[in-house]
Amino acid sequence: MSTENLLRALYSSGGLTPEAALLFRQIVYGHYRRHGRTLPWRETHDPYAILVSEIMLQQTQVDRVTGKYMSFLSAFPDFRSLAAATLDAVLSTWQGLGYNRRALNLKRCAEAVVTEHGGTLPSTIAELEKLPGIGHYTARAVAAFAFSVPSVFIETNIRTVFIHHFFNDSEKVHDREITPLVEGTLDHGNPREWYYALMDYGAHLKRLHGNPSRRSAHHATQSPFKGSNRELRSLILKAILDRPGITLEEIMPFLNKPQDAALSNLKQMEAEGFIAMRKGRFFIA
DNA sequence: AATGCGGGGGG
DNA sequence: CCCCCAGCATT
Repeated sequence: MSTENLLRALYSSGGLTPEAALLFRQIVYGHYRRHGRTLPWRETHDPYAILVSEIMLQQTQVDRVTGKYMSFLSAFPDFRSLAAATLDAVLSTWQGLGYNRRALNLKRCAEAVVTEHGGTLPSTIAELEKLPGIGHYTARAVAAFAFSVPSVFIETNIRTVFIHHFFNDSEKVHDREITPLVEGTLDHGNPREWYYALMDYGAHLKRLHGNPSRRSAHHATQSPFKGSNRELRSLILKAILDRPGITLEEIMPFLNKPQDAALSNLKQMEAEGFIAMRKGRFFIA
């Protein structure tokens, strides 16, 4: 019997016994020893650098972040430099990563860390979660990776691992069913390494079997990017980054949508804090 | 619970 | 073409 089937047999007959938990950890750590990834944000314990990586990795693949991570840290090496930087510089450096509001919120987060926490990132989940751009997952991940807190969290790779091993015949698996298993198998002695191993193993399983996360209750297919409002916003932002002080008429040739759509997005992006409009001209805020 | 939010690489 | 990605904020 394969190790995989042995684990399923143990779990289906007795639930998450100490034996099942031990076997599961051996499978995950076994893969990590042979195929664990070496990634730049795993070489540091600096909470700032780890936070930057976590924000960049939100809904963004590892391969794309590795190309941008170092240059961002070179430009903005700590909370104070990011807080003092212009939004223009931050958004320019962010280009290519997508979801620009992450950059906006990361800068606001740095400002809050400087003004409210003396330039030092708080280490508790509750304090982390209050900061802009840091949600349920990121607060717990940063706590584990930067402060070795044995927190309990789920993201797409972790979800993949637990669905594959413990919900192989189920559909619409909810995270609240997975959470107790994450907690029950967690390596409290080394949460940082444990979650690295879990994520690497999940990424591996996803290539092996066709994305088990599709059987999550939280899975949703998103609307196409081409022709979307997301695309329009990205083109507008690029135009203003490229030509500060540009007018609406000058922006239009870069877009493939009517002028009223452009204007309503400009107003929306102003309300969100991306841009400012003065005398018919648009600037980064 | 459902949407909107960027952008690129791989099948 | 379709797929997904170390999610968050808002409704």
